Amino acid sequence: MATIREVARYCDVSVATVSRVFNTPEIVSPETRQRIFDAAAEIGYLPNESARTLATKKSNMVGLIWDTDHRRPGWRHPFLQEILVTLKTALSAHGLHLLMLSHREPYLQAARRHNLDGVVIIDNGSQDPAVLALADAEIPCVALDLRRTGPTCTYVTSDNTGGATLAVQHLIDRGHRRIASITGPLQTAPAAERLTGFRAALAAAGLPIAADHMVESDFYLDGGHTAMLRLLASAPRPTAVFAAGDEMAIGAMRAARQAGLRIPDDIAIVGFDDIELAALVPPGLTTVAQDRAGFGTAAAEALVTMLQNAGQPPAPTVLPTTLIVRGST
Amino acid sequence: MATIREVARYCDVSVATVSRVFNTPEIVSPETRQRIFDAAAEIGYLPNESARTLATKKSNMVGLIWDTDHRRPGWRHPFLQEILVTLKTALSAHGLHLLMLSHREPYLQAARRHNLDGVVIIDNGSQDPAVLALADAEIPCVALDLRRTGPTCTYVTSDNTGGATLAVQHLIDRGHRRIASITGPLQTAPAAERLTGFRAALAAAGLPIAADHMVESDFYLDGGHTAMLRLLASAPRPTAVFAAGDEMAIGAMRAARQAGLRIPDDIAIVGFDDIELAALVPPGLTTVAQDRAGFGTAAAEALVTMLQNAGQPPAPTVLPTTLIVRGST
DNA sequence: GCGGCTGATGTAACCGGTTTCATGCCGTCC
DNA sequence: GGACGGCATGAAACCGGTTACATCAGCCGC
Repeated sequence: MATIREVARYCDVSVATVSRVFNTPEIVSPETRQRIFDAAAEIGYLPNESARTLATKKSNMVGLIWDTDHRRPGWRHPFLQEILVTLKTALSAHGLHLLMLSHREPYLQAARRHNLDGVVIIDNGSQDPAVLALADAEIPCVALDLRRTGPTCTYVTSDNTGGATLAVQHLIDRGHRRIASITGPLQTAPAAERLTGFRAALAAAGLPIAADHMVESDFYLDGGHTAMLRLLASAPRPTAVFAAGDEMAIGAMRAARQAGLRIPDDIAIVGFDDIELAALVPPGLTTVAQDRAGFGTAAAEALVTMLQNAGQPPAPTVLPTTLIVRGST
Repeated sequence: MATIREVARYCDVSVATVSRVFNTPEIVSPETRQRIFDAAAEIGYLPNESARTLATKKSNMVGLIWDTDHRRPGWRHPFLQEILVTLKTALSAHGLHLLMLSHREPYLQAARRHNLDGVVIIDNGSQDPAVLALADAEIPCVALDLRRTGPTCTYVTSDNTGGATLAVQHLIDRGHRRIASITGPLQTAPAAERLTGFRAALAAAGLPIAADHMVESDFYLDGGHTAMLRLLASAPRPTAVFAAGDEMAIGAMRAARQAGLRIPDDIAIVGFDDIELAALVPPGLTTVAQDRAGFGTAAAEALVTMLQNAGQPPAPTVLPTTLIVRGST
């Protein structure tokens, strides 16, 4: 690999000038600039990122944390792939790369060792202290689905409360009065917020909430199934169920069908997330869609803003949610 | 951030000794080692990775390339997430981090600039020249689902041919004689190999292949739907269909159902991949499962092998596939 | 008693960039 | 015609590590 000194020698200029050509080209004379530029292309010179990082203390890399909860190795984000793609695309437009951090080392430590410019956290509500330490440190970070702010920390999340309200309101509009809920793990922010929305909608309509019509589950298919069995055992039975995640909703649908109930006639079901499956499973799952692409782009924007003006972090982004009505209600 | 010189001064030793404590601890006397180690912990010293990389030319980072085809931004790998998780876990066990490369810059160039130790390629058959350049360069790389070898390049793939043979053999065993195929884009290796397996199974059974019973599609749901419509329009109609991907298979099932056909009585369908959906969509999709976790771990192992002994790259890994029989056949 | 070996540590060059500060040149203004 | 300002460039320190080589003490064998 050619070095900056070779280019300098080749062009009979100093290394400083070569460096300037690649960093502040406007301050070097057009002829010199062109000459150096051509020479660099000819001998295949590429600036060494490690050396640049060492000198500038900026690595142009941002850390990515997503599997923060080692207790649940199979944890799946409903649209992680979209987030990664959009995030990567948006960041690379600013010349930033994504470094996936492993939890074998404290995140903060890894971030410092690598001179990371910032960090993006995709949390699942595990309250991992290693993650929280990051949010409190000096390093710019933006959290997804984790409402955490700080002097260098902001977040992006969906309007979970509003979405849930929308869903439940829809059930009420359909004439339902006994509406149950299957929530996700309540220590996670999205689950808690969706429950809040559920409550708000019922309260606004003056409807009661039966204690045995609220069951906490785990966002997974089997969990939804089990939860539904419990709901079906209650008396009087709910006529509609709001499941705070589509996987759970689909599990619940199976349980209902196995119990001989027709959907939506005997029991209506609405989910949350609008996963691919929701449109495919008969009779189609009414659900609340999130702005999938919005997460990545908003996170990248927020991060870039923080990197440019080191002052206050930008305000949190709350992405809108929309109700998608299908056959299950 | 504390530097190595501060630790050295603090302990009244030379920086060389401190460096040795972190790299070759066995050659420094136990007392000194412990003293330095304690001091480092006390003043919060962390070795700067950029400086280490600069000096050693090893970055402990491996590049990850997956969206090689910019023409299909929404490209989805059926189990990208599993691959990422397992790959990351396996690599971090060796102290390696994963850097996601963007296609805004030639991959090879980015790899050199960052002193990447190696690269993992998740290809979708795009034949991207930037990817191929990587495989031909001096940098260790392992390709997934792309049969590419070289002096520093090996690959990991599923036994697509064998899996397809398994699937078609299964249809033949069920008594089918007119078996059609819906393939993926044939320029991708998995699609081509699955077609080979399809042909091999029919040939072994002495069955003919009708030209209008082989349609090329795109691995997506709608593509499978369209392909099935064409198959249903042929005469005589096939009694069974091998779709080279589950999404296509599910699209095909819908088309069949919409045409009033019963599955599996009127037409049998078998897919490939065993995506989550396969078990959920009634009556359950018979399919060929791949070793999802195997990709990541095998890739990591192959890469680490290449990093350790710089000689010949390890032989390619071909992961076994297994048939999973469900209601659709 | 001395040469030589071994093990622990220090010295200093080096990795490949960036950036401060100095220098020299030229045109301008009075 | 000389002071001055601005522009292009160069010299050299610096970023924070690694490592080849030198040094030195202590021990061994003869």
